[in-house]
Amino acid sequence: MLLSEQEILRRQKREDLIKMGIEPYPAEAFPVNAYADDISKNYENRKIDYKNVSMAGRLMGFRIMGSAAFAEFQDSTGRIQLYFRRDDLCPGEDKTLYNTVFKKLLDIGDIIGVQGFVFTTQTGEISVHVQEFKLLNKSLRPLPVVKRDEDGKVHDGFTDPELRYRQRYVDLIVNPEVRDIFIKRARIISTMRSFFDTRGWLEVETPVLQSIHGGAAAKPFTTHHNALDMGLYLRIATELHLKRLIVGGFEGVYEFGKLFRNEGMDRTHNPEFTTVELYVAYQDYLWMMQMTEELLEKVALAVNGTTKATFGEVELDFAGPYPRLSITDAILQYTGLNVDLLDEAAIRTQCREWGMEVDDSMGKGKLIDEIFGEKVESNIIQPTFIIDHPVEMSPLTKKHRSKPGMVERFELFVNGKEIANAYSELNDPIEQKARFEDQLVLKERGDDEAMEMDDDFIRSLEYGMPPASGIGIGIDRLTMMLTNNASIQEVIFFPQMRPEKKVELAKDADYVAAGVPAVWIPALQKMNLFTIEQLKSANPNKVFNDLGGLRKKLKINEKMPTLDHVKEWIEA
RNA sequence: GAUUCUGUAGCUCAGCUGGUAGAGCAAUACACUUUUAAUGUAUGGGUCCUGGGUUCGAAUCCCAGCGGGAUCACCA
Repeated sequence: MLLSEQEILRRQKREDLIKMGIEPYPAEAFPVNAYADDISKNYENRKIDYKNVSMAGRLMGFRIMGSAAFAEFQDSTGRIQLYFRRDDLCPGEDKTLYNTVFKKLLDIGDIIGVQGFVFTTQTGEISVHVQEFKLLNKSLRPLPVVKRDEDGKVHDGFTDPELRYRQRYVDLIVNPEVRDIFIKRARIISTMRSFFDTRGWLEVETPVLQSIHGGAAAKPFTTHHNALDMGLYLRIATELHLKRLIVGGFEGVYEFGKLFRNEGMDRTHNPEFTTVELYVAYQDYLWMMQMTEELLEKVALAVNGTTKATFGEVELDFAGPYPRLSITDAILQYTGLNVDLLDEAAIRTQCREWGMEVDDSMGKGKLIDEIFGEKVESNIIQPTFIIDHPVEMSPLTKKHRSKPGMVERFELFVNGKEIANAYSELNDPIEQKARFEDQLVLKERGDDEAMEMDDDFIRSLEYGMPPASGIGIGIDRLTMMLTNNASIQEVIFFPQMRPEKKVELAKDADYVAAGVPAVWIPALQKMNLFTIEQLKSANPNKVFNDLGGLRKKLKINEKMPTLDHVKEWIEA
């Protein structure tokens, strides 16, 4: 591995510490009794409680002036300033602990434990006067140093999205607002969970690996089970298993979990994403809309302390009730087209006039869905229920009680994006089987998103599923809305990325096998001799000469090899 | 998948019509006992994403590839 100057230096400091008898990675626990956030909030009112604090965290910056120094210290709750004074740390003649260990051998990024007392500096900054400190972890890579001035303006930001997503740990260390996103995400989930639990609904888990994929129109990932020697899919929805549990007699079941869809990736799609699906017996989609309003209002309050959420330029309000608009009324409202009065051919003609790509295989329902997606969706900003979809697009949904050709379904749109999808669940096994068969026709026509026949699911319906309503909510997208992030990658810790390309390097053992002592390997790599082939074709005199210079540059404390030795590496 | 922008020091970025690289922060050394984007002085640090091509000469121009961002299409 090639090391930068700063990495080499830190490795040397690690060695120096060990030589001084200081363990850079101690095994024993370090007791903590105070946190940065608590101190800055409560010190002024409860000064006597902070006479002897013990804290652990990461060093984030130094301001050293001779025999006194300030350091930025960051624990799991935030930052606080530490004050170090030489003669407090080293009361006797030996000032090594301050002059060498603290000033020379500690770096930004090192994790330390400190003991001391809280005080306020002359400039009014609440600080910890350190009386003892202990190294808990020597950090070998330099962190990006992000500076913020008094107005919170960032000066040297760690901003490259690629680096931030690939090394989220670094992102989390230096960008506190990133932590907040994920704390809010966790709060969204925990608020929902307690909302469901207090109503007596059961949290369950269903298989991720499935031999039949169903419950949504999507392309699945495939995998293979060796012992059974069979192909399996990663689930694209949890719906069909959760409904089996309603058949089994639970009144309400819900599952938070990952779904996997083998489709495009962009700022609103990650191949694996999190949803919660909830099914409640003896309810219908009208009830579910009320439940959704109540739930999201609670979630928004729990996350931001208000039902309002700023997203980019707009202010969203999650306080219910939300407007309910049938899909056909929505189209009428936003395009002036009354699809109820038109037949399939007329609608198709209109679509072509708008320049939409439609083909003759699309029925009226599909065309309505297309128009909605093309002309309406992006206009719906405030939370709005779009209800009563065409039956063709909803193979698992109960027929509408009064509108022929439609189903009892709603999608919740916020800021032009669907964040929830719900229906009165279809529980007529004969009709469900017919709907699956319609899907099979689509699949044969080449629709790779069409659902498969799920005989066991049909069998369960034949035993009888109570009338029920179900909903799926996209947790990632909801988090985006509530944390003002336009990119899904910002709300997923480790978004999917192509793997990093590895530089092709000979292994250390390869160099050693060629006769090169291990200490000289970094120097050879510095000369761009990364493979044994490159080494063999090098000029020994030049390598020998360069070695002399690099020995000093890389601070290699080893006697120079002779020219003959170097020739042996290359010519042997 | 298409279009477009982009890849230079540990981080953030300059680098003109081609002459083998600069700044700030970080690092190293020295000074400094209440600083706070600490300061001052000095020093070191680069496979200019990779591979070809044009050229006496390429970070720069051309081609191809790889990574990433944005926009569009499809899915949530």
